[in-house]
Amino acid sequence: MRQNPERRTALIDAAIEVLADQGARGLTFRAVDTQAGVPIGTASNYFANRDALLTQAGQRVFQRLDPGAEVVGEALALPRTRASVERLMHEMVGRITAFRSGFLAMLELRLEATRRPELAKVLTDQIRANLQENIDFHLQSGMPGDAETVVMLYLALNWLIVERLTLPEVFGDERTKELVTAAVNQIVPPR
Amino acid sequence: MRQNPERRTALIDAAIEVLADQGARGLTFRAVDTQAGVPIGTASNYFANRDALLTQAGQRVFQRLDPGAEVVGEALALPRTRASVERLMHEMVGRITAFRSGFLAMLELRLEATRRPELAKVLTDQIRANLQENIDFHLQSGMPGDAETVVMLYLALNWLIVERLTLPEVFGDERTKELVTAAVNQIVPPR
DNA sequence: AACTTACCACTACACATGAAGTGGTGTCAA
DNA sequence: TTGACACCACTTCATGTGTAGTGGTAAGTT
Repeated sequence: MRQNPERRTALIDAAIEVLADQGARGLTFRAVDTQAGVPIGTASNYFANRDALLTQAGQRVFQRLDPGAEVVGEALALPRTRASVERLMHEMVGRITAFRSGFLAMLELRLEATRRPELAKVLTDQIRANLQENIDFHLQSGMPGDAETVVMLYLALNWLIVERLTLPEVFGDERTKELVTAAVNQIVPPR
Repeated sequence: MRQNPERRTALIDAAIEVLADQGARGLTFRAVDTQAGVPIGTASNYFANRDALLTQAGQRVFQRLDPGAEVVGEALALPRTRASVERLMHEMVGRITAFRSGFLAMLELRLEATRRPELAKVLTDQIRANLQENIDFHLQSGMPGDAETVVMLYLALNWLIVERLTLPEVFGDERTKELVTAAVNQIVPPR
């Protein structure tokens, strides 16, 4: 169990790529080593077993998905209108879609959580916290819409991203943007 | 490449279970044989390769997810109100959630489609057709809401099911029902 | 300055698992 | 008898884990 924190992080990031590329079953120490460009055996020296790798990858995805402080700052400076909500949602969808491997890895982890109670627990906590943060932020920002609104947007936009990342031909690029807008318009109540 | 159609179907259904249980990488001929309770080598005799198994499993899920004619008939007999839409949505979520392995298998297939263009093509066609059917049915039924409404419900409810099937603790049983209702109320416009 | 200690990168290996594919045998029915 | 299929055995191959071991380096010690 080695210490070097940068290397450790690099390995976890490599694990995320492997998850997205090859699925949960493809996540082996060797695959991580190869992806990270380090000698075989390295990941094995850094993580006790696959479970550790899995759960740490799960936590790391959330860490990397967190919008920076600037984004949050900018958001709070926006006028409290539906148009702002729309803009924020476009930003969010764009940000998550851009971290393709992260989202796909998270889906793989969810599926894997089906077979690993421990992983399920970790992910559940993260998702709950994340959703609550979004709700709190939204309410605090004074934007139109209540907690239920946030949950609905969470549901609709998540599947939109699934569609976008797994079967991009179902909705094209343009249609995706339209749907983000449509979701906001339909779900956020008029003032 | 054997013919016996019942056995073939039984193998494909077994493949769906394997997909849900063990993931796409776990889908091997042997695993299918074991799941189906047939001798090792059987699946290998029925399918040329894993690709064939994968794509046929993908098609089969949709086939099994199709609501029966009675459900459709009943639906058309319902009054054209929001309450009816709600009822239909509850029915749909219930039906899909009940076919747990089918939905999970489909998610696995989506992820696998990321790496297999051929599979992606098959799934894209199926999803498109399925969504279009839903839209047509809805419009034809005279229920409140337009095509966009159907798409929004499709998006929101799909992720709700993901949540339900992969991390059931995030939203409990009760909360899930509430959210179906909330989705319909927020997305289907008042008359 | 030489020595020691601890950590770490890297290598190598022993052991285990699991799968594909093929070829062959038995069985039943036309 | 011939053909189609169920079933089984065996060979071959690929991949991964865990761990032990080697050598290098840097920091602190005497």
